[in-house]
Parts: sequence; C-alpha cells; structure tokens
Amino acid sequence: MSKKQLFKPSEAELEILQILWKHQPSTVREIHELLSKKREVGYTTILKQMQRMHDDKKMVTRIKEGKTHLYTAIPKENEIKQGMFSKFVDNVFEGSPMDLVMHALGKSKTSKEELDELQKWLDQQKKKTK
Amino acid sequence: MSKKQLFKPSEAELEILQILWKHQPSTVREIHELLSKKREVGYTTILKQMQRMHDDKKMVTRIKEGKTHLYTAIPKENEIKQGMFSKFVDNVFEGSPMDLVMHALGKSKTSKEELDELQKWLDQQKKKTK
DNA sequence: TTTTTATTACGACAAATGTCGTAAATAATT
DNA sequence: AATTATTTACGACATTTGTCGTAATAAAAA
Repeated sequence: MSKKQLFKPSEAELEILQILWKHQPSTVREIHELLSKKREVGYTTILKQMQRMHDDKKMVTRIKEGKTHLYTAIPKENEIKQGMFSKFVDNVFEGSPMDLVMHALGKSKTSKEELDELQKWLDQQKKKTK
Repeated sequence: MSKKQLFKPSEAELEILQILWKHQPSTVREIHELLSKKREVGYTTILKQMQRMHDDKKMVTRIKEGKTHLYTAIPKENEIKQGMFSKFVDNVFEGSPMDLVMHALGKSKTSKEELDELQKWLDQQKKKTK
C-alpha cells in the first residue's frame, strides 16, 4: 500500500490549500478575496468548497471566531507535493525523475542564483559519490 | 490564450494514450489486455472510453479492419507532456520550474552519469550567461 | 430594539468521469 | 446455413467536481 491511496486534492481544493499554506488560519472571505485575484468565482462557491473540505473530506480544521470560521489545512504542504510529484512522475515521465529534471531545465530560463544553487547541490553529490 | 485551454486528458484517457503512443494502431482488445496487467477493468469500459475519445473528444482516429477498429492517438506525446508539465508546475510548484528541479533532485538517487549530464548542462548555461 | 450586513447552512444542478450491462451487428466456425 | 464468438453500439448509473441561489442565523450599526 505505497502506490495507491495517495491523498489527492482536486484542482479547486489545491488552490485553496495553497492559499492556506501561506496564510494559515483564514476565513472564507479572505480565501475568496485572494482567489478572486486569479479568477472569477462566487463567495458561496468557496464557502461550499470549505464546508466540503471540512465536513466530508476532513482536510481542514476550523474554529469559530465570532460569527466566522477560521480554517487551517490539515495535510502538510510537503506531503501533498511529494505525493503529487510521484504521481506525476509515474504517469507522465514514467518513473524517471531525472527525465523530468532535464525537461524542466530545458523549459526554464534559469537565473545566476539558481545555477549556483544547482552547482552547489551537484558539488555536494559529487563529494558524496567519490 | 497561452495559459488556458491546454488539452487535458483525464487519468483513464492518459493511461490509454500512453499505451497508444507505444503501440500505435491498437484494437480495443489489445488496449484492454495491456491495461489489465496494471489493474482490473472491464472490456466494455475500455470500449466505451475509446468511443468517447473518438466520437466526443476526437482525440483518437480509427479505421475499420474487418470487424474491429484500429485506434491511433491524435495528440502528440510531447505536446501533451509539455502541457501537463506546465500545468503541474503552475499548480503544484507555483510557476517555479527550478523549485521542481530541486524537489526532484532531492527525491531521486542520481547516478554518476546523470550527475555528469547535469554538470554538462550547467557548464553550458554558465558559458551562455558569462 | 429594529434594521442592516456578514456569514453560514442547505440544497440543487450540470458536466465530467469511470464503470458496466445488454442488445445488435458482424465475422468466423461447424 | 446454422451456431458460436467477437466486437461494437447504446444507454444507464453512481460519484465527484465546480458552481451557485436562497434561506436562516448571528453580529453590528442605527
């Protein structure tokens, strides 16, 4: 039971998780406002999403604060990203992270700093291998 | 219209495309047999999937060969992977391919050859930047 | 305390997805 | 030609997803 049953948020859920991970406890209104910067979406849509994430999927916690609720993500950012990453590598790059890396590098314009970071990582690896 | 409207196959569709890309024209039976190695699924399920991919989504071509159909994928492997890649980077790594690279590197055990390949790429970049 | 405003709860709906069963058509075998 | 086997066509159904509207509730303002 390693491959299957990775927790897999839907797209809309991921958008929301992403916001929560940045602004930990948030109200529906805050989330709605942030999301609205990216795309048109109704307040009750987000509200409903939050309710489902809480009541049905239990992927957020909430506490009452006056009349509103403060929501907090339960799943950890790294775990989710890790899960989605493996799934993506498996599905799309058929299990080869290095292929993915080269693909990513090919696509991005990389800054000096990033090159340095990469070089640093590489040096470290070489040391380890030698 | 660059960001949106990337062609986005569903999971089941991607499984099928993946098979088609490898065994170009295939019958439903062949696809079903290959897929069955990975997971339990009924023949008519795949059949229906193929019909929808053909009739509704127009993502496969088919020609009649005796009583069966031979299916061929229309979307190109690279284009789809490219599209899924950007989407993944956007959704999960919020637009930073370099973050993805570092994440991927962190997760994978990298061979000597791969390290060299990476170093080669890096040297090339440095030259360009200087 | 009445009115206004903000927030939640609830239910509904359309579209997409994954799944099959059954019946009809077509080809192959006897 | 009759029977059997294979393949397609069609329709159906449960779930999930994304989307809102409306009504109830609670807090804040008048």
